Amino acid sequence: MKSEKKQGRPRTFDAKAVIGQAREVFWDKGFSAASLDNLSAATKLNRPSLYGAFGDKEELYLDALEGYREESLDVLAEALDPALPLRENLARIYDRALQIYLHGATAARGCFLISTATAEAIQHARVREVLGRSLNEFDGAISERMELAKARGELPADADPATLARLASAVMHSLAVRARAGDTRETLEAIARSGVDIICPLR
Amino acid sequence: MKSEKKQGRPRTFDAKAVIGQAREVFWDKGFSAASLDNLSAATKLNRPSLYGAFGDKEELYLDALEGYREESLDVLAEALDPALPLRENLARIYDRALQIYLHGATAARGCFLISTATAEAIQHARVREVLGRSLNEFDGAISERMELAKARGELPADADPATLARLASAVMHSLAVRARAGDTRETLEAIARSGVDIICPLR
DNA sequence: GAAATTTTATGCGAAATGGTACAAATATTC
DNA sequence: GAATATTTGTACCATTTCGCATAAAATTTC
Repeated sequence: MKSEKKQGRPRTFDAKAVIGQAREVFWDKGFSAASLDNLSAATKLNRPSLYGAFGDKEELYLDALEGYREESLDVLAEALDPALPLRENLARIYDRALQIYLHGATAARGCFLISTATAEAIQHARVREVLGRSLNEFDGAISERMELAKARGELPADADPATLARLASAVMHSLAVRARAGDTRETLEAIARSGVDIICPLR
Repeated sequence: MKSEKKQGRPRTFDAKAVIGQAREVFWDKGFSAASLDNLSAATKLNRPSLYGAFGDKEELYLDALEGYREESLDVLAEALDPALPLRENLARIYDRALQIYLHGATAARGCFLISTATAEAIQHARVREVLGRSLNEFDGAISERMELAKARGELPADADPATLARLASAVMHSLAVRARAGDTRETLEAIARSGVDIICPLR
C-alpha cells in the first residue's frame, strides 16, 4: 500500500539519531545551558526543523531522557541475566555503568539522568517525573533479581530484596555523581567491588 | 583604632546573609537557570551591587557552594562525635542529611552540591573542583571515624575504613538524588536505616 | 501539470540576559 | 567644608535566546 509514502518533502534525518545527538549536548551542558544554537549545530538541523519535529526544547530534552531510560533498562536486563550468579550480576551492572559514566569527549560525564535532570527537577515537573520513574524502575529490576537470589540461597534468609536493591542502586548513584565530579576509574572500580562485597556477603 | 571605619558609603547588607539568599535561588533553579534578576529579587540588591560585592554570577555561585560545604562539614563533625557508637554516628548523619534534603518551600530539594553542581561540572572547571573536593572531604571525615571504630572493635577486624566510608557516602548521595526526585520521607528513612545496618553489622 | 502537503532555509522579532556607565548618596579623612 | 572613597540606584547596552513568519524545495495525489 501507500502507507510508507507520505505527501510533502521527505525528512532528511532520522529522529532517533537526532535525539541521540541532542542528548550529547544536554549531557555536557545540562538542559538550561544548552541553547537551541548548540542543539542546531550538533544535529545539523535548523531551529524551525527542530521545533517542527520535536516540539520545544523541553520536549526534546524529555525525549532524550526517555531514550536514555530505555537504554539503561536494556543494559540492566542484560546484566541481570538469571543464569549468572548474583555477584556477577552486580559486578556487570557496575561495570557497564562505569563504561557509560566514564565515556565522554571532554570529560567523564556520569549518568545523564542524575547529572542533568536533578538540576531541573524542581522547576520542571515533567523532568522530575521522568527522573523519579526511571530511578524506581531501575530499583524494581534489581529487586526482582534479588528476590530470585533469595529464593536460591544466594542471599541470607533474612535479607530484604527491595532494600538490598535500593542499596545496590545507591552504589550506582554514587558512582554517577563521583564520575561527574572527576574521580579516577580506579577509585570508582574499587567502590563498585566493595559494593558487590557488602551486598552479597555469601560466596 | 579606626580599622572598623571605612571611607565611603556603608553597605546595607550582610555578605553572608546574601550568599545564603542566593543559595536558595540556586538550589531551586540550578546555576544556569537562575538569572541575575532572580538573584537580585531574592537578595533585594540591584545587579551592580551584586557585581560590586560578589563578582559575576559564577563567583557568587562558588561562594554559595563553599558556604554549603563548610556547613555540611560542621554537621558531619557533630554527627561523628566519637563519644557516640558508630551506628549512632551514621544514623545521625543520615537524619541530619534528610532534614536538609527534605526541606524547601516548594519541594524537597536534595543536596545543594549534588543537585546543582553536577549539571555545571563539565562546563565550569571551578564548580567541578569544588564538587570533587567537597565529596572527598566528606569521605575523609567519615573515614577517620571509621578508623577509630575499627580500633575500638565496632567494625570487623578485616574492615577497610576508607572503603566503608565511601559506601556510607554512597547512601548519602543516593538519598540526595532520591529526595530531589520526589521519594517519600518514609522510603528515604528506610534506606538510611538499612544503610546503617549493612555498614555496621556488629551491634 | 496543478494542487496539496510536509520539510527546509532564511530572516526576523520580542524578550531576556549578563554586564556596564554614570550620577547620586553616604560615609571617612584632612 | 572639600576631597576622597565606597555603595546604591537608574538607565542603558550588546548579545543571546526562544520562537515564529514566510518563501522555497521536495514529495504525493488527483
